[in-house]
Formats: sequence, C-alpha cells, structure tokens
Amino acid sequence: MEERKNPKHCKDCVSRLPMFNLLNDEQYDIVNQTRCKVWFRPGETIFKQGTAMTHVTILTEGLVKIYLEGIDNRNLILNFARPISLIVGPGFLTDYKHHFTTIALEETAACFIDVNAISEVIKQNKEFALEMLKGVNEHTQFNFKRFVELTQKGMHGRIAEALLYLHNDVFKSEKTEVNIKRQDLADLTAMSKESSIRILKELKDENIISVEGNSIILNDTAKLAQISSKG
Amino acid sequence: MEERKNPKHCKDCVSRLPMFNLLNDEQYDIVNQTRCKVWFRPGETIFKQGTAMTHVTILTEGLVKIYLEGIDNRNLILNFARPISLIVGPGFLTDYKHHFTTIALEETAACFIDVNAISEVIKQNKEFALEMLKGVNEHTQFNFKRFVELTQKGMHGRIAEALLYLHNDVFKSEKTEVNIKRQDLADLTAMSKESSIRILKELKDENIISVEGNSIILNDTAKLAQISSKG
DNA sequence: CGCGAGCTTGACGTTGTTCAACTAGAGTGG
DNA sequence: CCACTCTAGTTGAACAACGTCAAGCTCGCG
Repeated sequence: MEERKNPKHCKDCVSRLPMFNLLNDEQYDIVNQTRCKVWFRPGETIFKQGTAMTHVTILTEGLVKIYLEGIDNRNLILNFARPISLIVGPGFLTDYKHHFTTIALEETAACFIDVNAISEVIKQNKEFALEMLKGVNEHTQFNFKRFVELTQKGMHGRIAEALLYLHNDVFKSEKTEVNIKRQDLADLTAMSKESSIRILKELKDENIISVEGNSIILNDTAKLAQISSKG
Repeated sequence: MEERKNPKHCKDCVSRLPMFNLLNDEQYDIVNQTRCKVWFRPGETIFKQGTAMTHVTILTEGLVKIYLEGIDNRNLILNFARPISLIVGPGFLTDYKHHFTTIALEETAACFIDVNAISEVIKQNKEFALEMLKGVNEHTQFNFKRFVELTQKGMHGRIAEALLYLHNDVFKSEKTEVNIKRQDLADLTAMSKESSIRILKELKDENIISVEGNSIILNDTAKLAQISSKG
C-alpha cells in the first residue's frame, strides 16, 4: 500500500492523472526517469513566479494556492488546486518561466517532471498532446469567468461566489464548511482584507453563514447563489 | 497578385501564419478542403459568445475586437487582433462553444477552418501541435498581466496602459495615434464610459495626449508609462 | 508571561458609478 | 431645404462602493 503511494515507477502510481494512462511503457520511462517527489509543509513555496520553469508539477497530496504576484505586494489568487492536478503554467513552450507562485496550504506532496521529458512525450503521443491542450483551455474558461466576476461584480457577489467555489470545487465535503484565511479570501476576490471581513460579518449577521475562526459554514447556499448572481 | 491574395489553395496564400509552414502537402489539403473566406464590414459580428464553435478563425485583413459578454450588458474587451492571427477560443477540445464574441472594427477578412480539420492536423503534425499550445500559453500570459492590471491599478493607470497597448500592439504606426471609441476604451479598462472620458480629459489638460474625435495622439509616451506603472 | 500573527472595528477619505441633462454630427424622409 | 432621429460624446452633481489608517483584540506558542 505504502509502496503504491510512493512507488518506484510512475506507471504503478495510484496518484496518476487519467491522461497519463494514454502513455505507453516507453513514454512512461521518459517521464519516470527525471521524476522526483517532494513533500511540502503548510506555508512552503513550491515554486515562485519569475523563476525558471524547469519542471511541470503534479500535485498528489494536499492543497495549494496558486496566485499572481501583483502590484505593491498585493496578490491575486487564480485558484486552489487539489490532487490530482497537473500544474503547467503559460511559460511552457514560451519563456520557460513561472508566471505564478504556488504555495502549500496543507501537508502537500508534488511530483516534478522535467519539461523536456513532457515535451518529448507530447511529441510522441498525439492523444496526450490533445489532453494537454484541452486542460489549458479548461483553465482559460475558468479564468474568463473570474475575469468578468472580478471586474463587474460588487464585493458581496464576489465573496458569495468565492465561498461557493471553495465549497464546490475545493473542499467538496458533505459538510458545507470551508476553511480560508481572511487575507486569502481577499486575494481571491480582489479586495482589501478589511472589506472581506466586513462582508463576512454581514453574511453572518443575516445567518447565511456561520463563522468560527478560519472555518466558515455555509448555512444557505441558495441565498449565496442568489447574492452571487445579482452582483 | 490578386490571385495570391485570394488564392485557390492555402499553401499559396500570402496571408498564412508562420506555423502553417510546418504543414506538408497532405496536411495543407486537409485544411484547405473546408476553408472558406468571408469579408465583414465594420460592426459586423464574426462569431458570438455562446454559439457552437464549428470553425477556427484566421484573421487575414482588418481589425477586430474580442470581448467577453459580462453582466447587465457590460462587456470586457480581452484584446484587439490584427492580421495575421489565429483565433482559437478555449472551447476548442472542450465544449466546442465560443467563449467570447468577435466583432469587426474595420473592413475585415477571415478564413474559417473546420475544427475537425484542425484537430486532425494537430494529431498528424507534432510541431504544429506544439505551436498551437505555445500560442495559447502566450495568450494566457497576456491575460494574466491584464488580470492584475484591471484588479489592482487605478483608473489613470489602466487608461495609460490601454493607450500604450493600442499604440504598441494594435496601431503600431510611426505616428503616435490610436483610434478608439469611448465605450470601447471603457470596456477595455473595466470602467464606465463617463470615467474613461474624464480620465482622457485630464490627460489632455496635462498635454500628455491630444484628442480629436476618436483619434487620440500620444504626445508623451514616457509620461504615460510612468502613470501606468505607479497605478 | 510576553510576543507576534492574524482578526476586528470604526472613522475617514478616495475612487468610481449613476443619473440626468445637454451637445454635436450623421443620416433620413418629407 | 428643414425637421426629425439616432448615436456618441460630454459635463456636473449626488451618491455608493471601496480602501486606508489606526487602534485594539484574540489566541497560540515559546
């Protein structure tokens, strides 16, 4: 069991992405040769914006936040990622630099694969190449949606949207509970930390959510969806 | 001459993108079979957000604006495109829908190529596939930059940035003159039309720009760059 | 105990939007 | 030719949204 969690070879890994099933043995070897797995503690940086992109990252355990380092030390969180996710930034095939920073929020494991190995596999395997492009396009769709939200919705709508995103896509539990720091919520919704706190307080006063520290319980997701849509 | 501008076959087209030089004769035939060229007048919609993406678009003449249809009839302009540009939205390989609207601003010609033909060529030609992915990643880099600007800069910075973008990437002439409607400038910078007008007026009063109708002359690009960077 | 990081609150100022009114120019039909 | 209309631009005043600053708070941890 532990052997399969931390296997000798990629093709025996239970934490592999569906798209890796498209590879044949030879292509698995190419990927496996340069592969290395690393554990990160909460708060540790996995890779930082501006540095050289020598590897692509596969998140196999934990939780990370992915964000743009903006102006005057302000950040903009693009998304959170859960296993199993392939993290390939837009520096791939272009300037080979990281265009966002990735930080572990929980105990997190990541496999690193040399970009040249990935390029080689893409060249050898058409289906893999298409899946790669498909993945990038899905991310772009997500970004477009957020682009509109962040520029056109008011703060209440943005917070509501963010809470639903955290619930549906990041925490996904039966319980309607999400866990996030105030500053991260602010960076996710493009507002100041104080504003995010104030909106949370209002939602709490209306019993739409309950707050206890970093834990936020969504009592009324329908109401949140309504707030989100009307701006 | 006119023959080469409107040729019988893609491979004789002078308006083809560098990446199409990677194709062999057979692959050119695949692309050419379904190709059709259409002219659009200013204001005409080339394709609209939400409709099925049956073709990819190659802009061969003119100028278009590409924008997201947002909330309450507000739009967000992603970018302007000049020939020769391959326009492939994030619906490609995913839901095969258009995720943005494209409208001609000048007399514009576009070639349409069936998405299946493009998929087939991508599968057959590794280098072409890599170029495609590279192109998408370059767009993503551009979008990230704008994402930060629109959420973190003040109105002055956003207008200054927009004017420099229009000058450097869209109009590109020796003259420091750009041409844009007030509403489009507002949609490009995520503000109201009235605000864009007011900022332009301030810049005009400081002699940083000159305005005559839709024509804006950038008298002091250095100053604009400075305004853009300090927010 | 004391320290530091994150959270909270209120007061205040700034930024940016909305609304309404007015203007200018281009096209259209009588 | 004029009246009419439509669109785009412009302006000011009122208002709402949002950020900043400063202070005090809580809680875990050494």
